[in-house]
Amino acid sequence: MNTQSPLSATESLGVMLSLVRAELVRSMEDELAASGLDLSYTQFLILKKLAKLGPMSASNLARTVELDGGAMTRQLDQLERKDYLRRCPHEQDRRALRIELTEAGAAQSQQLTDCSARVLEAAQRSLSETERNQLHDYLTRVLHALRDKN
Amino acid sequence: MNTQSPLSATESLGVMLSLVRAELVRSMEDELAASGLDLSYTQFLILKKLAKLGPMSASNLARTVELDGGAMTRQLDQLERKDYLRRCPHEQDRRALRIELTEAGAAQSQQLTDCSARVLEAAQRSLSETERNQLHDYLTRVLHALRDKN
DNA sequence: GCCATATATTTGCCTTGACAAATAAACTTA
DNA sequence: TAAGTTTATTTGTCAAGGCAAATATATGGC
Repeated sequence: MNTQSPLSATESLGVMLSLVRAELVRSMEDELAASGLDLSYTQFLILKKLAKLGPMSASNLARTVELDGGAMTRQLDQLERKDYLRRCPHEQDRRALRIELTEAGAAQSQQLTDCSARVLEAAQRSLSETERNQLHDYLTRVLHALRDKN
Repeated sequence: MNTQSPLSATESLGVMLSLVRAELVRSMEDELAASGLDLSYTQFLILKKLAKLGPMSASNLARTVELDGGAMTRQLDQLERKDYLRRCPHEQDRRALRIELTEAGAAQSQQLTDCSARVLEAAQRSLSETERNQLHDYLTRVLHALRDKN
């Protein structure tokens, strides 16, 4: 199922967000696969954050990508098995881990960035620079409106 | 987990979409619960479509709310158990079902509309009418760009 | 130092949705 | 009209994420 529907003239915001997000995730995973990377969208986000921000604890990483802590544990299991990252002991906190990229993981950080850039560019290709900024701005404002109830 | 993170200055489009959608779904479900309706977001969408478009087949409904056919079967099971809808035989097509609201289901259609309106209004309260239209337009254009690959 | 509380990680349980296979019925076409 | 193809519904299987409980450790107040 999940055949493309013609999409009625005015879908509500919630539906639009779901559709766009789902399509973006699919495109991203296709692009990753096409680049020879065996990564889910979530795993892509995790590696990208690590590459950008450097080693950090698992819970920190979970907060950064807005993922549940339990789900993070399991994603880390997979990424460790694929040898993209390592769990090291945390220097200051013996409860925590220091998650760091392996050499193999670091080696692909450029590819991740490239995939991401290509997909985002394709997705927004009909939007001008100004419109892209507006889109981002509007989404940010909606998010804040929802979080700061009232 | 899933504590609110401060949300860095420029999250990528994919992340923003996920965040906004998740928050919108949560708000919607809170609002439904506050109105005494025991419905998930998906169930809300199904009932709302039925109320708006009238009886239709399950697969039609699935396409309309962009839900997998198998998932639809199970949601219909739940909604039927809650006595919000009925599976009737389809007049012209013996393979298909005619899904229709029960009296109880129809009685709540106004509440669904109200909940939805309140949440959408709250979510977009900082956007002008023009901006809301732009947001919708941009999302539509991004969706088309992703679907019509290149 | 001791206790209460908060945080980090892991694990189990549950629900959801995607995907695929099975079955039944409709449609196409030769 | 018979064969092949498409569509509708259901069910099984799977991976993912949320939530809660368990365990270990840190932290703050006394």
